[in-house]
Amino acid sequence: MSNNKTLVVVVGPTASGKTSLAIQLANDLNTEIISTDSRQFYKELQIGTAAPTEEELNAAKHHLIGNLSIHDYYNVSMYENDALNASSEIFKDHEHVVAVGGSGLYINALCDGIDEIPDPKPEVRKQLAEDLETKGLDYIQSLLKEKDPDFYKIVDINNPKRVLRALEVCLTTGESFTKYRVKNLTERPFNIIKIGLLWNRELLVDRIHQRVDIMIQQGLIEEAKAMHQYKHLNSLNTVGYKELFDYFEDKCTLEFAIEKIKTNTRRYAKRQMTWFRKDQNIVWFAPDQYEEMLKFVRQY
RNA sequence: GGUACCAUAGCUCAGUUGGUAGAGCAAAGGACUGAAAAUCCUUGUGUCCUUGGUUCGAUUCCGAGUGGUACCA
Repeated sequence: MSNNKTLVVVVGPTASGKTSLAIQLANDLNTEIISTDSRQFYKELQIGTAAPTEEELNAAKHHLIGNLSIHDYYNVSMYENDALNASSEIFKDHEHVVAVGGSGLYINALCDGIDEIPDPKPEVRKQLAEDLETKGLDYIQSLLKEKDPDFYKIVDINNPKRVLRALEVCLTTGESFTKYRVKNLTERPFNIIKIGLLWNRELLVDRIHQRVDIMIQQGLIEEAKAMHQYKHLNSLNTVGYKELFDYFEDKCTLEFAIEKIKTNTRRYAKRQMTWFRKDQNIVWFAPDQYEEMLKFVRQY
């Protein structure tokens, strides 16, 4: 498909400098930014998610940043919808859209689409969570074996989230999860190019540690404290918050909690790289190669 | 200065009744289509502080040295 509209996806691990790169690109391409970050949606979580600052938000128009509350239910499918709507709005009078963020699943949803699967009934989801709690993983595994033997064979069977997800679809629809999980890729009405920020591991680790220290200085503890009462929400199962909750509950010292944030951030960065390495469409650049990146992007 | 205890993986430590060693954490690799900053899987060779002795064989026992910790002066 030939097209003069292009989505420029900026990827990289956390703390790699994606936010400022995206702003530069958006300015040089005279366009706007869509977030692909599954935590910066939440308006209550700013410091801990390294969301763009007010200054950064003024430097380029951002979409899907701070557009949700931690209390909102949200998922990838809703995101796909929101992100496509935002991009088609921007494409109306721009040649490019810049997408930036570190959530691989959400990036894939925007670029390739995801299968249409009916939403699970809340009571089904609730019952399954209870079954897992009271009857154990063995039980829900055997239930999946019965409801969807094909998926049972290939699923990451020790991963409760995967097993529950498949089951909630089976029990809601009365059909197998496999039936819905066809993995059809969707062709988008725009070109997609992906550029990645490739850091030397040790340098990135230094940046992560420094950024955590800065977040603390900026008031992460206060921000997390205000969120403490909502710790059960999924949106708060987030690095930078959950560790501080332990500190608030006297389960560890502040120093320990901060170290733990650093460790968990390092591990998050590692998982992101595992995801991105698999994506052959990403063109990688060293962090200081801005001119090269811009030149590359301008070919499209 | 004296006495006691300790020295094993990046860290905290276990262990070998003498046959060259293993947990947790960290780290590395990976999976992942509606909770994804989530969730899950795999991976442990290291002068067992140095040196002399005993022994077929010492990381293990004995001596000395070095370093650390505690107590006594």
